[in-house]
Amino acid sequence: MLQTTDAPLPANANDASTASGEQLAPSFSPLYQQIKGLILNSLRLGEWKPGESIPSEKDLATRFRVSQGTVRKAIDELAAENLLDRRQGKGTFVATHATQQAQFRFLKLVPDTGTPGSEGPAQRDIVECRRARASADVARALALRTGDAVLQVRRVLSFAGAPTILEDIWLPAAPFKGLTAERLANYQGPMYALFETEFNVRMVRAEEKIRAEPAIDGREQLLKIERGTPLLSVERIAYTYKDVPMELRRGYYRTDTHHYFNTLG
Amino acid sequence: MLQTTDAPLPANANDASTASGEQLAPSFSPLYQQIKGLILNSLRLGEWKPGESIPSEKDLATRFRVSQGTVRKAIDELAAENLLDRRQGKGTFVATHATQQAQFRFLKLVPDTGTPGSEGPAQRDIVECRRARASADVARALALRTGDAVLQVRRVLSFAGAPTILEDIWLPAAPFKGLTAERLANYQGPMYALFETEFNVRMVRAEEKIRAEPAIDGREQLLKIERGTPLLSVERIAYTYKDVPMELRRGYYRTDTHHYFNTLG
DNA sequence: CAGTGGTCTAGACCACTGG
DNA sequence: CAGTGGTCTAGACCACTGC
Repeated sequence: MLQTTDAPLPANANDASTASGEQLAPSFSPLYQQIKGLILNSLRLGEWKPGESIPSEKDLATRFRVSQGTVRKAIDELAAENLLDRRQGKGTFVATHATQQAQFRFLKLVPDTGTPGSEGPAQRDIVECRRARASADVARALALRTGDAVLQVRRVLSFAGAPTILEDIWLPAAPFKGLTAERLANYQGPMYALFETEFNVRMVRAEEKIRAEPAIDGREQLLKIERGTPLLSVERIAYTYKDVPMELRRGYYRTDTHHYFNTLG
Repeated sequence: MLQTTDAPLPANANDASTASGEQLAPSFSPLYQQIKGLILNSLRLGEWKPGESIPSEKDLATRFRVSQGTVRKAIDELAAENLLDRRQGKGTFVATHATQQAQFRFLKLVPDTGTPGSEGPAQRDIVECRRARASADVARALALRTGDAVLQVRRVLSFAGAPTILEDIWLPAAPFKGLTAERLANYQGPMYALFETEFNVRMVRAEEKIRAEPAIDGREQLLKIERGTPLLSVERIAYTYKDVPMELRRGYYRTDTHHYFNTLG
């Protein structure tokens, strides 16, 4: 398990190198970036699974034939991107959506009063779960072709008994083969945690486009509000490693008791 | 200008130190955090102004009597928080809202088609600018007391001729003494850049609460849309150094041609 | 060319965790 | 106590900027 041929470049061979491909424009790439890429590959290939610890910095340093400081800088960036999780005295772990503090890492809707998790666990009701064919815009979002097989899920999240979020979710059928309404309904914990354990798909990053739209097309009934009530429309595309899109999600949020919270740095 | 009494602690005196106050709970604070605090103080006190360069890492290292690596780590964090701006070969600069790339650092509304700045400069119309007394909720947001003097500004931003954003802005009167509708109207560039140059107030961080609300109370007329049209309501509190709130802004965004864009890490 | 930030190393020591 | 991540140093060298 140690000492395969992971060594990056022959140490100070940053000139006229044939390298290992995948780069043409960036004429110069620091060592720690190459190490970061190697660690990323191991993550993507599942050498270490979410929740597990990766080798110690010292071990990685000898494996990659660089100093500990260089490994450290690589891990620094991966930790800043929430791909790894450092814990002093214990080790460095592959980040996961299954931990308590990451329960709602991608859900920015919080109650107007109280703290983010103060309403207790959300009630989740699967309204629909079926195979379908990708429309043009769904295909574009998921980097598929129009007509490709997708899974479509519709569910309602309720807080303190009040239906608050309606979500339409589209997933590429291939990586999620075998996903059913039952497995979704029976699973306790975040949906993205199920994706990790059951389908080996880890969501790493997401983008959201937010609009204000009236409740129509039956959404008013599922959320039990008056037709035409303004809703927050949140279109999310979630990505795995290497910026591969793996989910399109259109959420409709009630904002009479909750609000979308964002911090600008 | 060099060698005042900035030296942090007598080097390795992290035990039972009387320190310089302002800390009780964190039993241990690394050197680079103390350096970061010293740099932050100099920024807050205006020793280096927005857009200017700060001393080189080597100079700061000798001034603070630490190694360059320690200064570097302190600056690393300040740069990550967008307080400083490193430029290789040139120096490290105090971040500013007056630069081209930071034009809309706090405005997350982008056109549905085209790139963020593709519509040309926004047309800004000051609708109102007057002195007022802080209501209970305005006072709470700005850490004032109810009835304290505030400045209230209302303006409309138009893109490609179409009114798109209506903003109500509240500022504490004291730090912004002398701000008038004329100065706002005549100033070219972001409002936060004017705050920096004219009032020595630098916005560092902000929080936004987003809701969907119908256009009422005259907002429909200013935005030239039908009454009741869903609008994105964006309530922002902007902070200076030390988390002091300096602005409350309630924005109403049309989202038929634009959307609020957010990335989740 | 000198000056700046950026990278890399080797080694010492500290703080935290768990058995 | 050993093992982990976290801090700090001193020094060498590299990449970029501008004169």
